[in-house]
Amino acid sequence: MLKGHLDAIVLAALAGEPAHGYAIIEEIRRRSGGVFNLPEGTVYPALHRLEKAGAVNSDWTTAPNGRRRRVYTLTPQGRASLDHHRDVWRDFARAIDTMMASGDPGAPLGDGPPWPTR
Amino acid sequence: MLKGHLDAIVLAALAGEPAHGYAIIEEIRRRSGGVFNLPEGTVYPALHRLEKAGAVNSDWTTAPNGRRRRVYTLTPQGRASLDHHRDVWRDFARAIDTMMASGDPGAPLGDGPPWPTR
DNA sequence: ATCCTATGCCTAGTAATTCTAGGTATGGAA
DNA sequence: TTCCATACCTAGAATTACTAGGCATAGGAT
Repeated sequence: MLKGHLDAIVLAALAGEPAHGYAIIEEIRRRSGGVFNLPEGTVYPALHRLEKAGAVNSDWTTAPNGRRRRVYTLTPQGRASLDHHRDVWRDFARAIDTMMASGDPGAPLGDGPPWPTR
Repeated sequence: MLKGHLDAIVLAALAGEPAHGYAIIEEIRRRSGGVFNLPEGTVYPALHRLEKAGAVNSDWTTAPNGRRRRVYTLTPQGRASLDHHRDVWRDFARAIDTMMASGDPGAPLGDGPPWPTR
């Protein structure tokens, strides 16, 4: 379950350098430490959607081994979108962290700001 | 958008003390700093679902002002569920943090563990 | 030679989740 | 007496990601 952050994750995976779909899936699995093991049926439609929205471009290429690959590149607009997603994520994560922290058996209540000061 | 963490949020809101639905909504808005402003159509069905699942109990009470309220209490099972949600959240958040951090314009690449050591 | 696995792409339909939009009812303030 | 906040509820829509299939080729194993 990607919980609404699929676009952010895919864009983040492309932030370093262009990559083709299959490689993106592996990159996400690797970077997330195995937490995100996305099926192709999740990622490919997402890439098509992102391209339609102008966040990525794609080019068909032929790999050294002779296979056809569709390589996706982040557009400036896509990078801006990623930045936005980052902001949204920070707010979201902080909000959940706060919710989770309050009522934590190990956490004293009512002292200081409820945010974990990370 | 709750992004699949609705149950966790509602359970967390009840971790401190029992509360009725309307109060839970306000508590969530307050604790999240306004990030989560959940409509009743989201929270009430969630509470019913959680009760069916045995995570909360409910009792009809009459408030000092004479209004009928349904007060929800976390069950031991609900508390265990909350603990589980907390673990899931930590893994999830760390994975996204890592994804977001890589390729961050301000972040040097390839040094140290990719996790923000919080 | 043939099979199997990994690579590499794709889509239609389904399942799960949350929101929209409506409904009901009462207390207290303007 | 009218309006707003409180307080509960539900059916259906919208969004999102996944399941389950399909197609094709390279390279290693049998």
